Amino acid sequence: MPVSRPAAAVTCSGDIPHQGINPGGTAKTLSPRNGREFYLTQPPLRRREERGRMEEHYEQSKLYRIRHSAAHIMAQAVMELFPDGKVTIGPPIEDGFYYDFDLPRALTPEDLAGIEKRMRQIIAGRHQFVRRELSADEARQFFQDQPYKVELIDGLDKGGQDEYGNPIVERPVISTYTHDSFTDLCRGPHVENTGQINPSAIKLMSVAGAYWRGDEKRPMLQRIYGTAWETPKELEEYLWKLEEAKKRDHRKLGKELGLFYFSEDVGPGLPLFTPKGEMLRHLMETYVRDVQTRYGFQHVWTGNLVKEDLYKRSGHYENYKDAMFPPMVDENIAFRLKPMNCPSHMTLFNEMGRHSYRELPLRFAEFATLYRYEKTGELNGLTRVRALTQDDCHTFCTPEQIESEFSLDLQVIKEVLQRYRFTDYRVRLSLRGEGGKYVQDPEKWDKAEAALRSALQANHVDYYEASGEAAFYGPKADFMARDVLGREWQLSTIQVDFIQPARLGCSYISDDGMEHTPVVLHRAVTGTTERFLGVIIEHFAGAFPVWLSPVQTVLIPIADRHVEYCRSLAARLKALGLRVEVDERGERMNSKIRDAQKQKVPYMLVVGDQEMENGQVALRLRNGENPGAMSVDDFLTRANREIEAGD
RNA sequence: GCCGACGUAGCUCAAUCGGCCGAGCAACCGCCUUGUAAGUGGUAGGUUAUGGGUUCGAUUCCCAUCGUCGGCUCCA
Repeated sequence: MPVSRPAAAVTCSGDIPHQGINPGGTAKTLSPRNGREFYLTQPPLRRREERGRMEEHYEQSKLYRIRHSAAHIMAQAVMELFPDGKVTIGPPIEDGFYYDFDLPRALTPEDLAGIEKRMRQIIAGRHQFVRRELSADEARQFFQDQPYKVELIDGLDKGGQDEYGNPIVERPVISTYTHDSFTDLCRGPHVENTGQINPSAIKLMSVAGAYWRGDEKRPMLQRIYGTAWETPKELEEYLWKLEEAKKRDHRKLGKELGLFYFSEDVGPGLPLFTPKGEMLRHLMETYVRDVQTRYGFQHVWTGNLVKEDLYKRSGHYENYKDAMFPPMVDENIAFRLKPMNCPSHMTLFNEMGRHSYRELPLRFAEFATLYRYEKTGELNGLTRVRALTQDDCHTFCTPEQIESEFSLDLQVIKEVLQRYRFTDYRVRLSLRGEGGKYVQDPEKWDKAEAALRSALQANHVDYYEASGEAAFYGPKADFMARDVLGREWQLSTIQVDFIQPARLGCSYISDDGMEHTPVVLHRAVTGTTERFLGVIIEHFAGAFPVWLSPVQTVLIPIADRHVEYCRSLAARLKALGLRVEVDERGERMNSKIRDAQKQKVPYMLVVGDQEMENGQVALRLRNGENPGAMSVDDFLTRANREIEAGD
């Protein structure tokens, strides 16, 4: 059952940071995962603006000081254990803090218990946090045995980067904080003394590897994650939320509900879908397909294999060849499994002959399974796979049509997200920033950016702008939706593309009789079927809305003499389009109900002597509600109403 | 890919110091014919992920490989 949370507005005010850092508490594992972008994006820079906005409040908060101080206390405890260890950085993060160390040996879970115990002792000492400001040379002197700190000091000294790697404009004041026997390079702020941390509201969570400064070419450090709150109750709530997230884990539910499996025989990141799992995929794809058809999108099919050469021309090869499966070579021709659709759609556009401006916009939609060679360490259930089915669409249009086409995409996305009960979402509108990475055509940019803004406003979509976050080929809008646990997922995306159509020679004849290059909008609604399925399994905790449930109704005969009647009922319901099963096992009714409920089947229809006599069924719902006996027609009316309503 | 942990029956887990690998659920075969979250008896199920090493003897210790998990702010 969905966890209740305060009713969230459909949209939220654009200038209010949307608690990307959420002191109210969401799970550590719940940090937003970026969706796959389609296309030639630059490696995403840190979202400075976004970060800045959400951290403003957080950094002032008591919780921030508590966590920051807890990180120092933890560092002290670790350094007592490893006097020769090297400290690096230890910032507060969403829901807690971490500290990275370079230690002579790997930490074990037993170490964690010891460190946590020592932290409590230090806290009990009520040691003052003392700030001291010093010159860069003094700092270097003080931290001479701590090479990572010296590196940080050098960075600060020449105004390079802060601990997050952001450029620093002004040379900052260098300061240290000391409590008890431990001194750390730190700009603060901290609590006044260690006694202000509640020893029962902290917990060390895990050890993990982390590269120094996130750079895989630099040393691998050991990171300890911890969580800290103001009160034990908050800690408990946080841990409860983690438990809840664990219960909803789509990998666990996928197995329990028998939806999909991974097999070593087939390979990592290549999910196998059971009949129920495939039914879900089918329903999801059919739904989006129908919506798209209704909005004037046309469906195309461009296969799975493409000559490598095409990706050299489109520019993908250069940027993404590592993420493609290795080529299949036939004589002199190399083929690749298709990792994205755009070049294929544009090629199709070209092959269809000359295009008049009167044909535009032309909207090509495709559910194609793409193959991407994701690094093994990054595979993760259905949310990160190597075979992914994108609900991809490319709209070829004139520059003047950008606004109306973008608007159309917005409407499709709004409708689909609504259907899946994602009502709490916002849009990040990524615009061009300073610097030379962007396609040089200021006029096009200005027009496109204005068109996007205008369409977002006209459609009453809440959005915020992130300048400098656009792809080099054009602005884009990403939909970030919160699930019932408050976790944010990037789902839909719309991207304007000024460049690839030109690279692949797409053109149309305008009313001036001249050839022009169309603009292309790339768009995904649910992103990929696999990932979206993973997300909605967790969003619904496996209890899918009736329209989407792979099995909508289980008929439960009480005794063997009711089986025949159930079979005929099932046939009747099936003929009307319901997905029905009869539980003919020789089990007790109670046991059948239990199993159906565990499988989250929306309707259980119990049939015994009474029902058989009166031509009825006794309805029970998966939430335990028991509407009781009713005529088959009444049940059908109810079921159809709920299916129609998207319940 | 890198760091760390883990891999025992379909699932969830157990097995002392290195000494014949065990239980619940599921499956299968019976009995019961059931009224809103587990009726009952029995049967079967394993080269302990794979390959190698140490040892009289390896689920247990060592090495490699594969896979999974947590991270590494990472992705068209």
